Amino acid sequence: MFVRKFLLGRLRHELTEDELERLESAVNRIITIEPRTTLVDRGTRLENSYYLIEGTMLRHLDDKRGERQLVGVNIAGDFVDLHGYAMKRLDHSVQSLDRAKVAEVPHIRIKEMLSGSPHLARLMWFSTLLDAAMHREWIFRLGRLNAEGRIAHLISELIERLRFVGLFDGLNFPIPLLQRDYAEACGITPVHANRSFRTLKERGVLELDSGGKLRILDEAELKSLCDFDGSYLYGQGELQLDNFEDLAVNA
Amino acid sequence: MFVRKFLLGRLRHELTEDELERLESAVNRIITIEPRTTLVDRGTRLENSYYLIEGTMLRHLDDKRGERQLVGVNIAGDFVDLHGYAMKRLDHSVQSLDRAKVAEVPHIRIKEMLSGSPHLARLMWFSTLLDAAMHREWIFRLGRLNAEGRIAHLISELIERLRFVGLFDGLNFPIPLLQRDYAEACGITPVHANRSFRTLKERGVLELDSGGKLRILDEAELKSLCDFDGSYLYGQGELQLDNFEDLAVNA
DNA sequence: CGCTGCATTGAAATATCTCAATCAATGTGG
DNA sequence: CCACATTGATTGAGATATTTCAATGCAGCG
Repeated sequence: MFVRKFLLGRLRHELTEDELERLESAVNRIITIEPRTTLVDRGTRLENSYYLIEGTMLRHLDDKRGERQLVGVNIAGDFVDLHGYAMKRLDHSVQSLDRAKVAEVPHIRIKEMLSGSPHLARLMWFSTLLDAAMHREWIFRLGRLNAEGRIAHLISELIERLRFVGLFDGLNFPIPLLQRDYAEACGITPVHANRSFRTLKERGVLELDSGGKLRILDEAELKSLCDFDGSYLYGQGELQLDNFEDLAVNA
Repeated sequence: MFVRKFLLGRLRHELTEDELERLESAVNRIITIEPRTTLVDRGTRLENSYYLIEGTMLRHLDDKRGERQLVGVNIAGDFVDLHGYAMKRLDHSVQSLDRAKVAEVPHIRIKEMLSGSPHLARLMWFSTLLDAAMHREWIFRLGRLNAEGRIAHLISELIERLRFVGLFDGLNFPIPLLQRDYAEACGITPVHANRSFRTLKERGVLELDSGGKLRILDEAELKSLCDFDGSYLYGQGELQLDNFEDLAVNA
């Protein structure tokens, strides 16, 4: 049941079987996307949202000269454009990084789900709030950290998120971002990303091979390099959902 | 009726009198806050959310050394921490810039509103999605623009948002941000902010006097300096709410 | 009058970018 | 199997943007 990863690690009580059922049956079809393929284009009208079953998706804004700025990375268990349900057009584009598998959920079905299950409705809202919390941390990363810190911080975030859904083995980072992608996420040039990675490697923190194969050698050092504090991810730590279960819309 | 500014300029159909009534009656009390006073501290447990009636609030993250990174600026008509309703603890702090007036809305009342009016519920969700869209543009601003562009972009955004709620006269910018604040928002040092403002003044774009008194002399030039495209604000332009009215949760 | 908070300036240090070249791995067509 | 193109990684050197530090200016205010 591929929807099991939805908000996994973020909730005090996991989704009920009934809710998982509803979610999964809202799916229209499952699509496999080739690497580096655009799934949703900025500005186009949307009738569906997409839940990522497998693989990685990159969300980005483009400037006038076509330069990309990544604004988010999505992994299995994430909705990549749930806000498109309410906004109807995205202000940014979504593209696959690797070969990805997504579940297409028509907005009509989402509508049904929301009215049918207030609890699911709240969880969907919550999931967009998590996006916003991550955005804020990205702002912090770009505003306050240097190149090396930005890379370390990005990787640290992704490690934590991979852990939530059980996709990190402690060594091999399963998201094949290229140096170019790190550069586009961190607001630096690819050349400078390369130099920063070299430094990180020299410090014994990580190793990045061609093709985006990244190994995390010293996670503690990686996090301390950028003073990483993952509480904004609202996992089972300090800042958690807590009483979210109380917040019934129609309780 | 101070809630009239809520989402003003963003919706195809304005809130009904009944909805405005519900919103306003959810308010527990109105608080006046002195300048530079913290309203909500990162991490503390929340029982209320705050709607800004008058003045300006700054949302910020702090690093280990106490350096601030602004992640948002709120003006009249904004909820400053609506997401605190669902998250219970904020991942960032909220502080007044000037003397501000806020309406305190207990979460219990929000809960009632949500169950009582699906339409209001959707609007509240939408308002948090607008925050996220702005966050994304802030990421872009920090990642892709230089100091001058970042300042120009920030001011451009605020001008548009002030327009939505009828608070910009075309010349005098009513948000008394200091150079220090621009620096904290744009990820630059105050010294560099100062130099960037001088350049902007030399170009005849704007003038910033001591105490945050800013005059916009050439708005077109200001926006073209940073290729500003305000569609992410989801106003009455290209990217708009459109069929949002269809999206009834319990339609 | 003398704080105090903010703005402004200069000069040197540092971070990052730009441009241009090279390298290494991979895949393709002949 | 080779020649070649392609893609991403790496390096060097010089240019530019931004920071840092330290000093000065300036206005409101008790």
